[in-house]
Amino acid sequence: MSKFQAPKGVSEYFPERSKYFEFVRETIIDSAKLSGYQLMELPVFEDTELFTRGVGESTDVVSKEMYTFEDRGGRSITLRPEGTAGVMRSVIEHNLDRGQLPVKVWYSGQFFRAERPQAGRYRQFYQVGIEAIGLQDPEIDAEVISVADAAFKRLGISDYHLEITSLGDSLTRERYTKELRAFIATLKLDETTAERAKLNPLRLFDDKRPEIQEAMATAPILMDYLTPESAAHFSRVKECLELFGISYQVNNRMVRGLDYYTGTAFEFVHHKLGAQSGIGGGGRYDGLMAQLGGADLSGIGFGLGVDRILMACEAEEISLPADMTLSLFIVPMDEASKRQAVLCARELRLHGISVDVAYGDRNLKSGMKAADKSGARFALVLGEDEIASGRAQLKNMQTGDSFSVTIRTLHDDLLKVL
RNA sequence: GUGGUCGUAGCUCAGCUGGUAGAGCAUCCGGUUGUGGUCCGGAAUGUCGCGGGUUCGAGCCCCGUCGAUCACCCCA
Repeated sequence: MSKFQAPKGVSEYFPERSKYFEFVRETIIDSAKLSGYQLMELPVFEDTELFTRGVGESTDVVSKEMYTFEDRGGRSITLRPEGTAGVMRSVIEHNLDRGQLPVKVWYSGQFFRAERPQAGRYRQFYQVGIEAIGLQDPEIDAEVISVADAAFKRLGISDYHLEITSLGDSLTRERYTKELRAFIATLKLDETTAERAKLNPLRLFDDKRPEIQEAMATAPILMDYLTPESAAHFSRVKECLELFGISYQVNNRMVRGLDYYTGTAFEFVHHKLGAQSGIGGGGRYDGLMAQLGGADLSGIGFGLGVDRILMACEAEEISLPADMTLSLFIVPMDEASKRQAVLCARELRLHGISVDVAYGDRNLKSGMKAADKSGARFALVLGEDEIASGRAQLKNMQTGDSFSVTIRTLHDDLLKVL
């Protein structure tokens, strides 16, 4: 046992699993790029106030899950618990909101929430997100959803479903919440439940206890309060999803944990992940940018949990490709040939060919074993004879066949067979 | 933050009602001269998560602590 352990609740990826993590992340990013989203590289910490104002003071995320500390200059700093607020801040700060619209960006990286760890829930987790800013078309809502869905499909994930709803504009929400509070006031609730309802009445819809479910069955539904514009927008989003062949279920009791959502909201739920089953979610946030001091632009985006999506792949027993395989493994026989081997490796690498060498004074047999385990496609033994003649046997590790090559021009031969 | 379960070699785990640790896989070496994958033989490896306590004696019991896990809560 080592003296140091990773901090509580962080996920770490190392070989062999890290290559699958990388593949999942890259597949999602690729999906975003295929729709014209461009990279936004952002800090992992921000001014605390960005989150209290952006995400909302009353949310659990802000009120009890943030990693907040004072830096040496006495500023209050917070490790980002989500991505959208930071994107908005950067867009506003660099005047992207006053330039060409829309702004379509993606980001990826670590996020932090001080929660009790659990399978699929970490204090530091990895997310890939996209944001489309400055568009109100319902088609962009469908595009954002489709970017996530396409990523899942390209990974081969199938045991999940999409839930969508419309939360309406802020005015609608206000009116509805009032009604809902009035309804809840008529219920007999225990203290903690009442307290939760006070903070966010929508939460009661999510309560797992049957008696609460029953009581909430007759509660007013937000969908009934939508303005004609919101309702029309929502049905066009749905039409577009149908056009794409993306199935969904409308969940008009969906609860989102961040205050800024308006209009379309959605969530992808996987069926084999236990309690933490959300693999991605997002929605529209039409007032957020103005609230943070930028132009009054609407926006929509999502965050996908890479850790959980990898878990979903594993739960579905999807065999993910190991993208990077070594092309060549060189086995030197002695000190003199080792120098030749490393030189040869360096030159091949300059030609863009991946090469590793059997370091560590191994004998031929263990050197070949190392070559085998490296997964390299070819192996090359270098010894006295080879150095003297300038020729060596290039061995195909899959077929076992080998053929003679000139060491000096190895890259030509390799490029031909790779 | 609350509650349940768990913590033994790199990995997966065994260890009977307390008597100072074992298997499989992986690793390393070898099976006569310079070519891996199978097979066979051999070797190395643990302060039994950490700290206290009970006991003649603790991996097994008690307390604490750290971590994991599952659920609540919340969400990616």
